[in-house]
Amino acid sequence: MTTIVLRVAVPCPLPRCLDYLPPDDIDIGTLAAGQRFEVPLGRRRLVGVLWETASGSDIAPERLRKAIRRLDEAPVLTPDLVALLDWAARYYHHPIGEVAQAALPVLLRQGKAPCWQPLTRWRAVENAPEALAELERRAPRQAAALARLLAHPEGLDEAHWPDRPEAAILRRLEARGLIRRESLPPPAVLPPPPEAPSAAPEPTPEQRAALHALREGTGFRCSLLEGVTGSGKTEVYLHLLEDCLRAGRQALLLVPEIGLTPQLTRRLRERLPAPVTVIHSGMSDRERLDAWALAREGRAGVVVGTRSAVFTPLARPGLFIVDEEHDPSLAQQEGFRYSARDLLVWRARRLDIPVVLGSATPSLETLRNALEGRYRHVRLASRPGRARPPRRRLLDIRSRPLHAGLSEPALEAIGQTLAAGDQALVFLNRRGFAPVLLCHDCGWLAECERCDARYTLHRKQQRLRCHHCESTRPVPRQCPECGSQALIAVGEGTERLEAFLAERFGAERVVRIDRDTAGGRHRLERLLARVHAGEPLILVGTQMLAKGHDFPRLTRVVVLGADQALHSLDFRAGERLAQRLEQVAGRAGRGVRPGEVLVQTHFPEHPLLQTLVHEGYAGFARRTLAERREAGLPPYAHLALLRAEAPSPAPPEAFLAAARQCLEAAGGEVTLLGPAPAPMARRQGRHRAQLLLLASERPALHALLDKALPRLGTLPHAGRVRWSLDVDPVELY
DNA sequence: ACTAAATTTGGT
DNA sequence: CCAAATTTAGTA
Repeated sequence: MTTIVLRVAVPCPLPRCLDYLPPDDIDIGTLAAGQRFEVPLGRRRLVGVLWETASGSDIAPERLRKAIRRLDEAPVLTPDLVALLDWAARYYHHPIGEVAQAALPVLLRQGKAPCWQPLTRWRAVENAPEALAELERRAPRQAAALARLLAHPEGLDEAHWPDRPEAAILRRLEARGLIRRESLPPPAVLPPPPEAPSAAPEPTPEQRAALHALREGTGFRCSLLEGVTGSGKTEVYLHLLEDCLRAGRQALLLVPEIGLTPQLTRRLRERLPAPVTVIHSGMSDRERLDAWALAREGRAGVVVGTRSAVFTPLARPGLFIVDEEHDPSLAQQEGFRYSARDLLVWRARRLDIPVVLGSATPSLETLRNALEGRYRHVRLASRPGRARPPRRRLLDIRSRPLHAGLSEPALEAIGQTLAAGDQALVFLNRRGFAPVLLCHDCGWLAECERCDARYTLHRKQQRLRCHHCESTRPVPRQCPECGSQALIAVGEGTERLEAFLAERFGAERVVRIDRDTAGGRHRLERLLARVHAGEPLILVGTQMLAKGHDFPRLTRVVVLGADQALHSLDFRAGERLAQRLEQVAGRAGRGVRPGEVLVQTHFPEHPLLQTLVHEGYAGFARRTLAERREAGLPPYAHLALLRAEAPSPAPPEAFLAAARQCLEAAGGEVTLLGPAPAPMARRQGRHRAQLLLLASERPALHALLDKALPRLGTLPHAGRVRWSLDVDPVELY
């Protein structure tokens, strides 16, 4: 007679599941993959996930240990997720237990119950109005909250008071006996009634054609929605989401990290006839678990989230969308490295439901799939209404005088824009005042001790900051080498731009938006509100400004610092630059007034810039694809990157040299490049090296990795380095 | 990842 | 020569 054994994915860097005997009291018939079990490992107890059951084990019976207890009846990983993660662990060559772990909310990893907490609604008690006047003198903030509640006699959900300080105020009012809380029933599982009116506006003819193409057929299909900025991709998503909800199904919408603007969420909530649940990095573990549980039970109609939301279980999945599918933040860059976009497409195929990848600047991988017919290719080429695409011009700044990096023609254009009552945007992807501080007398440079990088001067904070690690220093008064006081700040950052423009056009006309001024959700919202008010302004900012925002009064964009990417070693630098330029350009001319984009450059003849100006991103992307095919680079080749780092420079190189030998011995049609120092060889005090694997056929790459990876851990220097593998790396450094 | 066992290092 | 520090092996 055979015994049932549990194959459990335990959260450890082990290549496979471990076998356990079921707990005594368990009904074998109720075992299901995706349930959590508490299991012993060595002298520890861990929370693992049941991957499968088997009759018998390769492990000697006396060595099998018994699982301690089962934590779930209903699996926390639905069958499609178990299948997805099983595939992902093999594809990304990452330990299955860590992969399973990455797919679970933190509280579930800790063994907490997979349940949501009821929402709280606050309501003022009857005699509250009398207490208001008194409260206004003693506790004005409590009074304001109470006044707001009095204006809503039906009560307000706690969700309308999202930030913590206000939660504390509500608790204090409750303690005074002035307000009461009620628990709300959870959102209904039901589809919206068919007779509920749709709030959707009539689509433009082009949007209608796109919708027709996207809706056609049943079951799995992957579509690229290539829509120029401002063409109304979100509008198309909204129609598809409404279809899905009215069919009684749920949808998942993945967005890039910074794309999670309150604007998008508001628009979804206003338009859609079902609850919209958001998952983002600002939420507490409890809030994330609540969102997760509502999705699993089918109570969330639409789930909007960043890359880790790809693992959200859905009771009745009907549609997947990835917005800004080209965005690098959809790729997890540490630990279990994965592409949320690629995983979502796999999951859609498995569930046999449609998936839409949307972008104005599609990644070359996705574009190739669309052009070769593996994906549907749906285009939105124009902006609705009277909005026209912005004009693009290169501004040759060779031998022109520059002021804080800005040429006279650019400054004139900005001045004209303000005079016309419009807004201008100056884009520079470098925050701080100046990227270099040096001694005019001896040439000393302020350099980070832990990285191969210069400190950036932040003048307002009076600090030197390294943008590659957390280190900061006070600004030296004099040169530490020669004592000279002639320290000069060289180059421009957004802070210097802001200072210069404020001097030239008036401080009240300049708004800077970057991580230093908009750190935290609320500061960003406040700044954006000023822009939306529509007064004539100059916006100065980093790529934070490039994504998703809609500024109707913005008619002119000046791009600085584009030349840097033109001579980069990374073969994807051009693609990145083109995407950034196009996205920034897309902020201009979204209202009725036409927009213009000026790109300052010392290389006006450069083919990338020429193509971009004359043929747009679409032309650039198609040309670049041809070049990549010629050069045998992705998407026509497949990459994996083996990285190693250690406190001293020798071990990573030695480990990778040994790894190279090991890979060569395993044979196969794979080109090995390296080991070589990483582009930034020292970062946060650690020396880094890398070995690139390049194959024209994916199976050859994976066969090699399958064969050689298990041996890498036993290599002589493996213990002296931290090493990791990145399949389909996005960043080559 | 964590832990315990095995091996090297280092001080007296 | 023994204790501490560091490396290695195993987890079911």
